[in-house]
Amino acid sequence: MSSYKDKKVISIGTVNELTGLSVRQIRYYEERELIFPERTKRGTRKYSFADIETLMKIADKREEGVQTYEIKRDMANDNKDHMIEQMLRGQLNAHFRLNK
Amino acid sequence: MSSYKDKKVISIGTVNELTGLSVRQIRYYEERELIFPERTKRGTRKYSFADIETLMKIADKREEGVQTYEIKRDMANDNKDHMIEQMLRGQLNAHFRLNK
DNA sequence: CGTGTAAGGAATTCTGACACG
DNA sequence: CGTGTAAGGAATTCTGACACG
Repeated sequence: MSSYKDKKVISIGTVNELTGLSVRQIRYYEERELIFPERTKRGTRKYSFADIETLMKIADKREEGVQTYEIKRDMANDNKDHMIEQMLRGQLNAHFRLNK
Repeated sequence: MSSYKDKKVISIGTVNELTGLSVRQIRYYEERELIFPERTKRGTRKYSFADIETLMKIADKREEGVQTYEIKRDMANDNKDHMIEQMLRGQLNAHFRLNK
């Protein structure tokens, strides 16, 4: 389930190259709690490929003029939707033994 | 086929943390042509998760006392085996239309 | 609100070399 | 052969702040 995609190993300069977003923007989106990089002992931010995909989506939304707090709200809702779906799926499977 | 696993985005310090190998060792294995990191414009080495797995294997071999040129030879052979298998599989499939 | 920039410091990475073995 | 280390320079990253709007 968690693999390379979620390992936080990419430094901010590389994220800048991969996403085209400025270092300032990347740090700002963290300040607004849209992304959550890890920190090395020294304090350097480390990002995952999943973070990079999130940043790409954020970039798109921003281009459409969507504000950061709205993006954050939407992402939270998307997450809820996903969790609810997972729980329902689990309940259904438990009930009908669809899996295994 | 190529995805996150092969993207060269990890700097040598992080590779050190992930593999336990010293920075000196990581650079040396490149000198011996066991691994091939990419370089950023500035010259910084960038590694993929695949490189990290290769380095882990190298570390195991080295612990067994295997020398770098032997490791290199073995890796080349493993690659040949893999290519031959792929070609045979392709020929067989073309002949018997096993796929799609 | 979102992003640019100059500021100063601390840690990273690079190469070539000497050392030991 | 494989790895450690000190050396000097160049680029990275960090934070807090001022700027514009």
